[in-house]
Amino acid sequence: MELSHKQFRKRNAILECLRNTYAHPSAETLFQMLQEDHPDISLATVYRNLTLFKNRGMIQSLGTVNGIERFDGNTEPHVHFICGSCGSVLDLPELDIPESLCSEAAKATGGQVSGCQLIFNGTCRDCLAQKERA
Amino acid sequence: MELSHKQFRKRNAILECLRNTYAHPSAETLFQMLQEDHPDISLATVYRNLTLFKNRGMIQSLGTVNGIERFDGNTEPHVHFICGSCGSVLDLPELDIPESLCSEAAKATGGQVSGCQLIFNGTCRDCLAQKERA
DNA sequence: AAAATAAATGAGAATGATTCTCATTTTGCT
DNA sequence: AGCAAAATGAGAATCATTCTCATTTATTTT
Repeated sequence: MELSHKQFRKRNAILECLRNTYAHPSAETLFQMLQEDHPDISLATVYRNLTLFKNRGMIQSLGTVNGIERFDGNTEPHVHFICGSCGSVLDLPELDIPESLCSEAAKATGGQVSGCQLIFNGTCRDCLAQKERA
Repeated sequence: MELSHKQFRKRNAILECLRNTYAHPSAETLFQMLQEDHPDISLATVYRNLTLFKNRGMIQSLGTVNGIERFDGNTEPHVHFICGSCGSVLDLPELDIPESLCSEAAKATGGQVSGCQLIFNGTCRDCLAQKERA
């Protein structure tokens, strides 16, 4: 039952690539990032495996930015900032979502809470500077 | 420069319909909700005006649930719960996003924070009960 | 109040991200 | 090696959303 080193070569490449970036890429962007080292991976496979990882809780989806889904290889709960101008997604590791909120949420719904997302919207530093220049 | 009562009849109907529901509907659902009183409004107009309202900050988008964008006529910051099973979106008015988080976020990004969203994911009470029955 | 201009809309076509199909390839097991 | 199951590539299909443009409705001007 030993695993060959070949097992899930492409699948693992996709997961590793996502885990090694802070860019919170889309499927298409991830596909392009993979081109250099794995030009034989097709876009469909990227989509397929992202869906698989998502269903297994191995990655998280950040929802869509400008109609395109974005992914995060970091499943630890952490806060995000989305720039409405350039569409970039940034981590805000300095911030914490209070534990109390999660337990309150579970109580309030009467259902089962599996996770949460805190997302700030606005204009990132770069886009702000660019606007001031103009 | 007096406004006639006819001005923006359809536009206002769409906005009112969204403001009078807690269902956080999609464009399509809103379109169906409007059918009874305004069967002459086209789907394109619903989409068009939702985009307009969104750009003007008159409504907010909750992002997509199962690939479909959902809207909220309530622009006051409040917490949401999304059921991954049935796709329903609920308000959690009991919960508050601490003010401190928002100012921290502004500081952390170095950019400009215009808003935030706190969304809990899980299984709603109804879907939970349904699963237990099975 | 009509003419002229501007804004909003309906209907359906176009777009584009994502998913699906199916033939082929790769992998795991005996 | 041989077989069954899983994964993949390529491109077609799907479907939410946006766009086009002709028509309607509202506003301003004369």
